[in-house]
Amino acid sequence: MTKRLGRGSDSDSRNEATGTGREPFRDRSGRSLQDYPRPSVAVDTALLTVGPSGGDGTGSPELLVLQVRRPAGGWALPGTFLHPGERLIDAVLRSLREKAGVTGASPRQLHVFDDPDRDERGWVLSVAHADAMPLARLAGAIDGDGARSAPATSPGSLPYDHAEIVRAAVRQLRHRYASAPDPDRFLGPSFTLRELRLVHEAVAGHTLQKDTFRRRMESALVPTGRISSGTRGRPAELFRRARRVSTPGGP
Amino acid sequence: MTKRLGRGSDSDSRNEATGTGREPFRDRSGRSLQDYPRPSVAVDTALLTVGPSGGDGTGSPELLVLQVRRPAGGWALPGTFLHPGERLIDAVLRSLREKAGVTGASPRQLHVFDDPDRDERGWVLSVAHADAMPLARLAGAIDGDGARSAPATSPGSLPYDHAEIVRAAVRQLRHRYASAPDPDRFLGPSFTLRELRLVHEAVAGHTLQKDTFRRRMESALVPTGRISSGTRGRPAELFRRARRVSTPGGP
DNA sequence: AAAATAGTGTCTGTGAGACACTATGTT
DNA sequence: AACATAGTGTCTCACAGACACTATTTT
Repeated sequence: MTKRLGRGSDSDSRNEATGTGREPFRDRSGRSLQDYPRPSVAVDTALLTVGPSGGDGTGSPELLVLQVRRPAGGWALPGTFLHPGERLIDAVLRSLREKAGVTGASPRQLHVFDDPDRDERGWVLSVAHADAMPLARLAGAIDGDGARSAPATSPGSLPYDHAEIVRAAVRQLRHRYASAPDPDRFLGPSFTLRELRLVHEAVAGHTLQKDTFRRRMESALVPTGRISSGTRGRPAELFRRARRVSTPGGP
Repeated sequence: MTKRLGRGSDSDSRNEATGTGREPFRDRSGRSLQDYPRPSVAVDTALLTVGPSGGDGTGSPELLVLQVRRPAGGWALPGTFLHPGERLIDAVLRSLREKAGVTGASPRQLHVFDDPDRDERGWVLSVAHADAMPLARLAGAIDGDGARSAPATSPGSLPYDHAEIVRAAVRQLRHRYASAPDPDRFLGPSFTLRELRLVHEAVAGHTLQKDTFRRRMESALVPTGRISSGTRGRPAELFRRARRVSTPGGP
């Protein structure tokens, strides 16, 4: 193996992406950065929520993913191209606002899809994002005909890597819900342990034992004095999320 | 809040980044994708390893990160610009090969850094990557003067977001080492439990109890019949990593 | 002999999982 | 009364953490 240290021997004399030179970048042929082909960069977002399963609204809550109608027909995750000078997160917020009327999201990056042939229109990288919010904040959009929610575990036919994005978003959501009570606030400020458990079952994709679940969550909950009413069976105490679970030295 | 469903009202009529139209993309002003400004895309990689601490080589192993010399002076993580039609992972492999003579890495994406002002040379996104490999595979590069290894928890002065990349890489490595014996093969095919523990201590950044560590790792190890020799104290049995820990239904 | 390392026995505490039981409301 | 739900008691199992002890080699 030939050792090649320091400056590379091809026309790319760059040493790190963050850039350090105050001087305008020129390679040995005198061309600047602007003379090389660059990819378009897009963002796509899997926005998850929980809502009643099926069309009847009777069953247990279910994990759903927001989809928007494509001009070409069919459905896809909301996305857009990154505009000049724009942050990725702002492009995501813009796509959610303009395509689905959704505001106030806090999307997180998932993965960059970079197959040069993944988009027929040209060289397009896509930075996948994920977020979750209560169904009520999507209801306005879904009532129209430009957006819908579909079961996240069987999202129907999605183009290209969108199904993979949804899977990664679900995986991340499950990881977050494994250690905290409803961190994405699908429920309001106070709730019974049954309501909390049904939400966590929707996220986990399977049922949870009520006694184990209660004992695991109780340390992260604060009892309000109040009692639920209007339901079948014995009324239950209402809880709210604890301010902060003390994790000294945590990230 | 104004509901805006379906097609957005600005010039960006794109509905998802993956692209579905067979027709060349044109917006309402008739411009194609090629007419919009696009960012340069770079990759930067934190390549971690474990090696003797300090210059003397006497102490316990320590977590190290590969750095390359910058033309402007100082040190940085290896990186390069993404070439047309190239995959991100291939750009990473190319930068490691040309800047540090390292081959055979399996980098994973960490995060996209997207501050429009992070690089004085222009609009540059950087996709941070991380990987780890045994020190022996870096030794050739580090022997030269174009590359060095530095303690990963105090990597010296690194430009821009490189320190953040190293922190994220260390976090990811610790998470992986918490559940498996030396998954990145810093050690050879067989090793004593002491050697394994010292490597895991280097990754974790603190000492581990030998009895607890042994009992936790034993289920993922297979005893070879052989016994270590040439060390102080009682010789120890040599183990190798188990083929696969059975995790039925796992990802 | 002293030091260094390998390997094991044992106790304690925590927490998940499972089963069963009591308590209190609605229909 | 029947049913649905809330909440708790209790047992078992697994495992981490900690301490102590024995075993075997080098120096």
